Amino acid sequence: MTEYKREIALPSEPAGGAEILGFRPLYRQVKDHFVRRLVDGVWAPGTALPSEGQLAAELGVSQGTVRKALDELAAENLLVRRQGRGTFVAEHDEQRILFQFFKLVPDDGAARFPDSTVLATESAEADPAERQALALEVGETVLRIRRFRSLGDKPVILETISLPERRFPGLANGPIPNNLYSLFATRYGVTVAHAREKLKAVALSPEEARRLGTAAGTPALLIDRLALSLEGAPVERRLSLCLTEEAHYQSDLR
Amino acid sequence: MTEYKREIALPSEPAGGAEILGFRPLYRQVKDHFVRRLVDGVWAPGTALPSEGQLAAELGVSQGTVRKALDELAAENLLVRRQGRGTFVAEHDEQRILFQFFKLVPDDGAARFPDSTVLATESAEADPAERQALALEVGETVLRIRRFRSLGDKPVILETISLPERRFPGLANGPIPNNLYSLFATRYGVTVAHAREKLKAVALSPEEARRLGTAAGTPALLIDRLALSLEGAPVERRLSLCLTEEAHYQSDLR
DNA sequence: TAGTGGTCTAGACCACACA
DNA sequence: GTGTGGTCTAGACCACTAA
Repeated sequence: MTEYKREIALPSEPAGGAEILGFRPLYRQVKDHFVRRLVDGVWAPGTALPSEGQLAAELGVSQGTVRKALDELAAENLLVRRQGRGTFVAEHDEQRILFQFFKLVPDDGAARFPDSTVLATESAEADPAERQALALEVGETVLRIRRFRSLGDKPVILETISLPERRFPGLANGPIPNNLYSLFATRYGVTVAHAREKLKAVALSPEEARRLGTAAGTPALLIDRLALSLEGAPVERRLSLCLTEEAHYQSDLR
Repeated sequence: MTEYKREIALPSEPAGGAEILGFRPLYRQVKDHFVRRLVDGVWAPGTALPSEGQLAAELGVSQGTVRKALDELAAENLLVRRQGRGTFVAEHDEQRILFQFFKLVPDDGAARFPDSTVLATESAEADPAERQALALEVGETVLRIRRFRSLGDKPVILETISLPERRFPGLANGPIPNNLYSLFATRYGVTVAHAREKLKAVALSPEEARRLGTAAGTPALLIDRLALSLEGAPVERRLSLCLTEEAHYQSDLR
């Protein structure tokens, strides 16, 4: 193991790949290998990884190289490292979602996980916007979930979720849980790794206003979210209309 | 240098500090020391730092420890590292602002740095909201700048900037540049390191609508930004009203 | 060719959690 | 006490940049 520019022996590392892609450091290969294990469900959410030393021995690299790969995955919120305890696969529990994916917080008080009430679900052919967002072919179907969500008593969010039916067969058969991403992970092995949101200010239609218990024309925050899997594939599109009289969208620029 | 739990010899590192604050690793002390140099302007924006080896020798620590400190500062966008060239202090050029602080992008095309037209400036006693945001005492004054900004031809942002006059004396005497943060850095030695934004959807007042060339009641995105310095002190409060018919606020959740 | 940051290794020791 | 991640070191070599 004195050779520097090399590839570790793994099925996902075709020889010569480094030549095509340019220089690819060892810790990155190790990292990609670990991502593969996450994608394939070899390492399931909540479980503990082998120790750094074990992983290093297994792959034939130094502990420092394993460490760098694990550190990056932890920085991406895919793993959680706890000194003295071990390294764990991140779960989509409410705490993580609140921290990572839910940016609408009450003007006073702290962030809370909102309750959900499903209004309707339907299966339909994807419209052009859905096809574009979810990278679907013409004719493919989506499952649409329409629900409102409340912080405290008041409904503050009205959202329409579009899911590629091919990826989530039979999802509408059972009840729709409040925490969808957790369901994606446990039932379909799909991990939502990150998301892209586009925000606009819009006026509520009469129907939307009625659902949210307010007046038509009220300004609302429209959040167009595209959730991406570990592999970077689009998994969910979510249009959320949010009332912002007593809450705001928090964004930290670092 | 075999002792582990220790403090490097620096004026900013009072002996016993580690006891009060709990364990504080060496690389963190080194990092804080570097931040001090940035705050004090010893390392000015755009300049090159000494090499890792030089810094390590100077501080009496290993190169790896210096490296870890520099890596974290680079991750926070305070430094820029370039292989083969060196490590540089980040500047507030338009590219960085666009990337780090300006999240309103056209629905088509890519992000652009918007032009600005100053409508008015005034010096006044801080109102309660300004005092709260900027941590000012009763009676302290702020400089308010009101301007609109355009992407292409159309005015899309109407914003009111509040600055603590004590920190930026004489700012209103000269012309107000488009890129304020660059001015803060070069003329006042104040680096805006990050910012917190709170977004709401609101309806435009008749006056606001007139300024933006649209109808009263039009929904707009209200961005309430608080910019923080390297030390974490509030430096600027900015209220921006944004038209989002042809643009959106982009937020990436990782 | 010289100098810089980037990677990799091996080994020691520290802080922390848990049984 | 044992095992985990976290820190620190020293040294070698690689990749990149510019003179």
